[in-house]
Amino acid sequence: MATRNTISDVARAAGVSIKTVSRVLNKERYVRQTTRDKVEAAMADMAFSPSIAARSLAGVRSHQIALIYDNHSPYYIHAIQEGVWARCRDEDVRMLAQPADVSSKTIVAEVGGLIDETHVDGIILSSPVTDCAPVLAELERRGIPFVRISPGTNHALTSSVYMDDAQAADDMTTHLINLGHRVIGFVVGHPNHMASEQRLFGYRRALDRAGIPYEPGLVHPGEFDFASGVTAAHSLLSYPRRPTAIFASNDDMAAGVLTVAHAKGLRLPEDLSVAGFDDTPLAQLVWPPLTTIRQPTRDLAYAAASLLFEKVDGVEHRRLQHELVIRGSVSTPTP
Amino acid sequence: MATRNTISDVARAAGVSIKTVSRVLNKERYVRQTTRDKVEAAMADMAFSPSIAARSLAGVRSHQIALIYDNHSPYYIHAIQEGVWARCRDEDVRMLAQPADVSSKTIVAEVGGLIDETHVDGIILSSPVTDCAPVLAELERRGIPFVRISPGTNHALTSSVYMDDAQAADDMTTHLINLGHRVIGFVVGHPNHMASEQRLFGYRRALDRAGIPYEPGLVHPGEFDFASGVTAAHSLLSYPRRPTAIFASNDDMAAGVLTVAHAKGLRLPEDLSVAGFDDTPLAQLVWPPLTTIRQPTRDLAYAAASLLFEKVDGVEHRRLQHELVIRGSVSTPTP
DNA sequence: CGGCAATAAGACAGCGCTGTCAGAAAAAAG
DNA sequence: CTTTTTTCTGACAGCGCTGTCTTATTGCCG
Repeated sequence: MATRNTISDVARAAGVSIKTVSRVLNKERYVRQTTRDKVEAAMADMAFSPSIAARSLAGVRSHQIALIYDNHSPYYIHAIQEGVWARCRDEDVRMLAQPADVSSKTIVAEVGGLIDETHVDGIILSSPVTDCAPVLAELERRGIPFVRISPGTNHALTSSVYMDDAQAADDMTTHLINLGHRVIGFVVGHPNHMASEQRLFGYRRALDRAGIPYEPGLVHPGEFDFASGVTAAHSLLSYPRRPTAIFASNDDMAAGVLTVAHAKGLRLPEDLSVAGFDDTPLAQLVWPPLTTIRQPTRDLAYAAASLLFEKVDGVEHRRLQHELVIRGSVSTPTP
Repeated sequence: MATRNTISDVARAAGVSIKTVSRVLNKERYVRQTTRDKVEAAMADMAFSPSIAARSLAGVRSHQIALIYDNHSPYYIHAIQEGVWARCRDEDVRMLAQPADVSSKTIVAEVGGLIDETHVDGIILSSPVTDCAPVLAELERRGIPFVRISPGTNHALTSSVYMDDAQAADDMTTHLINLGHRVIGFVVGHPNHMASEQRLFGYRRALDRAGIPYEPGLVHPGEFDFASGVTAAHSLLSYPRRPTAIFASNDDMAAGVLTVAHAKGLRLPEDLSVAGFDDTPLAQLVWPPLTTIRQPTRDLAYAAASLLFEKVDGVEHRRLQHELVIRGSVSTPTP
């Protein structure tokens, strides 16, 4: 087993000192172009990749960042990972994907341990870790840069990227109203996620604006999973003023509503319009395909990483645009 | 910003040498219990976490392994990550999740770079990277331990964990035959994935055993995604000998078949039985819920990591059991 | 109770880089 | 030309650990 290539090897091959190789590696100034070329040729020649361990130990940067997330849908996490990953790749930085459990008592110790063990240069938090106060406090205390993706609270505190959940829910509700729906059920999201509140707020705002009175019986709690969509649908569809449309706070729950509607023998979308939120691939894997809100999840993650790398002074927020995606699960109500 | 805690700090607090702290950290022999307790108390006291960078650099282990995967379904990747992660956590080892692109010409360089940069102690390959010959050769060349999850080729080469895809497809096909189906369509998986071949093989074996002649027109290629399920369904449902059941090589494609069937106004499962494979959450998010094969994905990943840590001499293979999951999308055919 | 193994703990070099400082070469200014 | 400034390159310490070697200390035997 051949021993590892080091910058000493590169230095020898290029006929320069190891410090010069280091300079090339870190794109520092004050290296003559011809020298730079020589070194880069030598590195390419021996397929040299510098040890992150040595760089972390010797220098002030580790060339690694961490992405911390909790139980969200696999699709969501996948999109987030992919977005952060893509941006890290541009920057020649490694991404450490780190699951966490916001309800665990040891979460602060785990995040702290992660930072100590890996020397990460920065952190990206995904919902619901974005709103885990002890974690935020710990990161502040350590003074490590971090960016939050779609945080629900303390918007002023730190940099973040987000979309306007309230406006999106408002858009969808308005869309339903414009089609003629007046009795619109709503399935709320998981109480841990701040977005849930925002979406409910948008639903109510749209009703208000249209002069439709808010009816608590038409709003059912949920937990962002299929099962709670099923439960909610059973409840909503047996409500005396039966809704002609149900707007679920995410696609999984909307799929649950669809399933119940099918089971009850309703024709879709004639007898019941169903709207989702997120535009996960699932939205097109159900029948009828879901009218939903496209969340720019991957782009949010990409933007979050950008924000981290740009190291803007102070706090910056970037809003990305959502999109109303119209498919077959919503139509005008039939009287 | 407080400076990092090191083993020197721990050593001072516990009144021992740094080497003794190192011994405790690495659970080495020859440390008196009372000493060990003292050191552990000191570590807990100052919430000490050792620097992976320093350990990698100084020692022969890095306490990190990498998981390399390519474009599989988010659900699959999520389950794999979660399984490997869980096992790593038991072992106090960090998992580096690394996407890759098997069709890229630079994949070998990327894997090599990963190893050089991170000093990982071992690697877990997930399909289809499991069957990327250049990568396998590079890993062999470097002599780095690795385990493959559900490899399609060269079973003898290295340790792996797997399930019997052929047997599973055979089981499903036999199930359909036992219910009375005689004209059974089959949607093949992505040609990159060796499992696709295995599943097709199992389908044919079951037909053979039942004395049903194989009919190429009933077999349609696919790519493991929803869209190819749709395409396949259109083709199969307009075949002269129209199938009474369609068995798709994964759930996403089965969902595509369901959608087409709905669109054609077929009653499900009376007019058409549809079977999937994998038992992703999607299987229960469609109507009717899919009869499918449960792949023990997470457990495969967990077992793969175990195999890596156990460092068995030579090659070992572990087979995990699949399960036929019966739901509403399959019934007896109506004449 | 001497003698020898087994057990326990420490001293110290060095892993592969980067930060700091110092010195040489080239360019600009006088 | 010499002096000053700017650009370029190298020597060397040290980051936080582990491997190796050495030096106690203990237990157990006859």
